[in-house]
Amino acid sequence: MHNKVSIKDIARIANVSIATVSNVINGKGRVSPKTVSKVNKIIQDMHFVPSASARSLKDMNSHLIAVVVPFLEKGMLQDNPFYWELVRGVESGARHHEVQVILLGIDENEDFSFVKQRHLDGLIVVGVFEHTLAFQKLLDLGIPCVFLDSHLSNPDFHQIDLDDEAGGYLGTRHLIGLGHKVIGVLTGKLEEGGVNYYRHQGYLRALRESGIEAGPELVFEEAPSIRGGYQVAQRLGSYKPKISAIFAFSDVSAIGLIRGLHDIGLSVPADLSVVGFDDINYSAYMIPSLTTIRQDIVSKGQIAVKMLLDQINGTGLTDKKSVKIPVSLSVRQSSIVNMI
Amino acid sequence: MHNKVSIKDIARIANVSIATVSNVINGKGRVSPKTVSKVNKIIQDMHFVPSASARSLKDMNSHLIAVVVPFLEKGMLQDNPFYWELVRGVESGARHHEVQVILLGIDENEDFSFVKQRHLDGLIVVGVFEHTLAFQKLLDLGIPCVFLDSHLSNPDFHQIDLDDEAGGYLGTRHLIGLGHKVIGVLTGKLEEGGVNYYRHQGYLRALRESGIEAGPELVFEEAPSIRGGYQVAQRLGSYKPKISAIFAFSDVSAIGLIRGLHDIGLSVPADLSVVGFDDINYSAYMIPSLTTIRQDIVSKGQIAVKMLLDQINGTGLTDKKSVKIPVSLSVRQSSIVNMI
DNA sequence: CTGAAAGCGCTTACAG
DNA sequence: CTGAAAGCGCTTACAG
Repeated sequence: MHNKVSIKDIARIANVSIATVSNVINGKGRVSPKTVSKVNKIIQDMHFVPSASARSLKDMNSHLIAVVVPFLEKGMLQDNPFYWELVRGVESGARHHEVQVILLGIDENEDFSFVKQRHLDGLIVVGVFEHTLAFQKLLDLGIPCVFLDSHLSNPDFHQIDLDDEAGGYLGTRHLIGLGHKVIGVLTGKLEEGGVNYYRHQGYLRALRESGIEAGPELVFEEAPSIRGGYQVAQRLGSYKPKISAIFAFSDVSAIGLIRGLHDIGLSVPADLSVVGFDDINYSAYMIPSLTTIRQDIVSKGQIAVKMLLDQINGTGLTDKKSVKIPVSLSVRQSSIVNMI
Repeated sequence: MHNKVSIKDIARIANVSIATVSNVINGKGRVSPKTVSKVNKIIQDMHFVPSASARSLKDMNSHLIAVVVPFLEKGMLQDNPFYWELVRGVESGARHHEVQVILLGIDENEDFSFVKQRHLDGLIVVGVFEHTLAFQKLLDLGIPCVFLDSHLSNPDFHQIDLDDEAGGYLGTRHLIGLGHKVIGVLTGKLEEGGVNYYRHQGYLRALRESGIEAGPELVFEEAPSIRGGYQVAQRLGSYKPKISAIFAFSDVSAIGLIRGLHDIGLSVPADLSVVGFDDINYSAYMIPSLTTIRQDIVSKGQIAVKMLLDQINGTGLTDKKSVKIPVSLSVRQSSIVNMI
């Protein structure tokens, strides 16, 4: 093991006390320039690296944050490139601040004991619901959190959300503008307070404004995955005469849907228009390219880290705690004028 | 802060020594059943969680591993769902062993000081080259590593590789079998010893076997990303009369390529056949679905953790250190008989 | 400007 | 079966 080198060794070799070495390392206290450079030299030569455990034991902080993402399947992170883009943003934001990122999948029964165990400095939590047990446990932790896509009602929580309602509205308006009258919705679980809930609300508002009737038979609730979208296509076969457009609340489900439609002989956009949500990297490149509600996921991750670190370090406290990110519509090839 | 509860508090309340509490927690030493249950009860009631820092300080291990992935762009993890699938596998494997996963992007100048700093137990390293400085530094760390997709020549290293040569061969054979004679290659950097190198070797072998001539003008080296693939399509416009098929060494580049071809009026597979590599989740669902060399990325991640933990814990040492995963061909719609 | 000492929370021989 | 004590590597008042 190389880790044998400790502050003691440095002190001994430099002929100073460990307190002095510590001061040099942290640039604290008053140390003569001579001593500083002597100690620094030895630190270099010995490849000394201070132990995070020892520091953490004193400071009770760890320079470690976690990205918490709920499991979809049992014990397995969700199969959605969305998360990778998010995590990429978090990692890139964190590394500028010498903070490392732990990745953590949780289910409803998670007790978060590792958070205390590891003295995590903070958490970036994606998509939790306010009324859940997991959320309560999270709060009980009493550590800095930034909630993403969670639409918490309490304004005291730091959170970043998309304007999901507007997104739902925009996508639906777009389809209505193209002459579509019977517009289906492909959504993940429609729990009140979740992103899908708000997207659906926006959808309803757009319909209402145009005097188009909504109906439960137009709502397809399914796992927000490629496979989920694919499966819905089968069910859609029978609706075909009625529905001329589908608004999918995630790009991955749109991808599965389009392929599923293709496999039952329906082509997008000729037979059915499809709008997605997220604008993951791939959406612009598929054939047909996907009309979708755009969000910059990578920078969302970066903003989240910044917000979390501000909170941890007590900087930037004047900023407001809740950020609502605007959405926009990227019109591409998967949606066209209603031919029916 | 809740973390105030320490082994001392438990000891005081239970009227035992901290040593006994420690023994109860770790199931070590001989403690009377009565004491055990008394202490355990208090631990429960107080929501006591042992401090990882303190433990780590003694044990010099951390129950923390890192997945190390090289940056493509500056300071930014690669934009490839491949990594997400891999990380999903690692996370799911690790959580069964109460190990947490740090995500870490590196570039050539990384000094890995955080590895010693945090006393990481081990590393899963994706795609490094033997002759690089980063690799040397990694070895100097002297901690357990499992190398993925790195094709290290030294058999003493634990590593998991695909049979990339066979993959390159298989995909090319497939195209040759379809009557293609001029087969281009879309690859990431062709560095000796890298995955692309071996895939290319396999490609060359297949050509050789069939007496087809290879040529540098058929090799397109480009960043292995959607965008990279897209850009190559432009350049390909002029080659059009000659090349009838392209073998892309990653699915993401194949995706970009297919779209790029589409945008210059060439359709896959009618005008050009395309084969990918990886079989990321999306490939089966795109239109046309992508013929590709299949690997199970998620389970690759799981195998990697298992191998790493075996190494860390000194278990399963009889197993061989180097695993070569076989590949297979998934024939789908993007490749058809040569019409030219 | 520098050092001795206490203490963070835990584990591990070692006594008893 | 249980406890007192040392020590892991560091930081932080506090003396000097």
